Amino acid sequence: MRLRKLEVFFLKILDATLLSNLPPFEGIENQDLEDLLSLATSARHAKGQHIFDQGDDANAFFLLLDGHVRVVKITPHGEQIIARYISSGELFGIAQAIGRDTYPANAVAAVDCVVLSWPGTIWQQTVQRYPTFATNTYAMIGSRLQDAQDRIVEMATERVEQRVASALLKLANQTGRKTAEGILIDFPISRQDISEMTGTTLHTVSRLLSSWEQQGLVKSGRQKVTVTEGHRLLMVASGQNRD
Amino acid sequence: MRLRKLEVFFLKILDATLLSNLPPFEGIENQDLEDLLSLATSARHAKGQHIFDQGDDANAFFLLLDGHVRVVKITPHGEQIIARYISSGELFGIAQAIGRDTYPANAVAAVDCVVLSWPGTIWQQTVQRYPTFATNTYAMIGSRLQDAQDRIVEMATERVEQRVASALLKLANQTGRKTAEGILIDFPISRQDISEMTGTTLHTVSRLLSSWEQQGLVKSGRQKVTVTEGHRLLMVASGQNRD
DNA sequence: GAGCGAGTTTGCGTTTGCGCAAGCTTGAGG
DNA sequence: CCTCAAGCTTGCGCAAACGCAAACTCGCTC
Repeated sequence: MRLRKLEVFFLKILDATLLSNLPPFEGIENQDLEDLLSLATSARHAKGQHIFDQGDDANAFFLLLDGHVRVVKITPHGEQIIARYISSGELFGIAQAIGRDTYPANAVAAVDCVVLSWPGTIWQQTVQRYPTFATNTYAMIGSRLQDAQDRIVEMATERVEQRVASALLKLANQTGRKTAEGILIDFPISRQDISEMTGTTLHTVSRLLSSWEQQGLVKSGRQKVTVTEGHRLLMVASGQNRD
Repeated sequence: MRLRKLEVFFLKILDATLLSNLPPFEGIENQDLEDLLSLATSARHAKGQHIFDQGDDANAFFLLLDGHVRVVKITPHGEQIIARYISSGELFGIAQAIGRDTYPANAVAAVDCVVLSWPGTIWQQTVQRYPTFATNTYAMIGSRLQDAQDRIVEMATERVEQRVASALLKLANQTGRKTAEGILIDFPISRQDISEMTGTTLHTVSRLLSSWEQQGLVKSGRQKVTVTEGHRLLMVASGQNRD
């Protein structure tokens, strides 16, 4: 059961059509994609496995073909902060692009994953040879910078309640799957995970979810959250629910 | 008095040597620098003047020749957050580089400034023509992404006291000037500014500075902070000052 | 050199959210 | 089907930091 999704992938032939529809590779010729693909290695990572760790030599960059990857920073005191979730089709671990030679965070498979990787050494020649790839990639880094700045503003100005609501909405939009009850976040996520995304404690998240469940905004269970009333949750996120 | 620094600059001839020592332009031929310079416009901005505003069409990118620029984000509720300070020699407002067509923040002259600007339209051709410029620039964006991520971690895990101490140390390192009493932050900075960098209130910053002044870690006055005991302040920043 | 206003200090009450502790639930694996 | 540990809930007390208010101080301008 756990492996079904993976098997589907290994029945597929790894060919150019696999990449051609993904944003980073938009606008690149099929022949070039074949060439790129011939340099890549594919790998499966079981849920929980570390694809790379903070501080490791950055000798590869990655494309997530299937699954979800959690990007986690560790503080000197051992606390964890979730920097972002990677969805399928996204590049990650592109330390080369930003002039680093070690990875700045851990990448952990949130579910079983299929990942392509390229040797870091080909980064330079790749961006030079495919300008659209370079443009796409740098635009993506730009939007991650944006995200990060927005999150700083959020952390600086909003209360925990609002931040948790925003985080759930973002996840629901990004990776939500429509169900009978609402929008289900499509991978296992614990109270602890949510607290590490929002800079709070699992206790506070638990309390908030309980209270929202009573009010009918969400349904949640063990490592599972469904947003049932997005608009009302949005009001919480924007602070319009105060008396 | 206020204009003395500026005048020095306008006595200088704008020539390639002006750029050649700045990190973004490292490794570019003198002739190429002359060409670049011929496309640039120079301007003075008085203290407090807005060089561009959040949401404006991004039709230029900038190089700070002299002075200090504050990059400020405004929230929907009207609160301000200082994203960073730009020191002389740094590029800023490079929305093009990250695929944006409006500026994501305000840029305000923290003191009288001298600024070069180029039309945004030449960004693409510039990065293509000068690969080292592209590399330098993207490495810089990468380090800003890093900074932002680090700040998120800081906001999520550290108390106000630690964040304020870190912010002061960062400013002192970045733009500090050695004086008889210690390291003076080299531009006017108010309690309010510091609070907008650290996600707190001017009251709390004032209380912290008062207490640190009593303990001899800093000296501070109206829009002025001198770090006198960097190592002890560093202990505060890392949380080692608790009983 | 007098007056003004921006910037700063400080006290006090209040709120938010944390820390700790104890008990409960659930689902995966044997 | 049973077990058990990982994940979740909840109560209680407490500390950090905010919000508000009032007073003060310094440096700039006229």
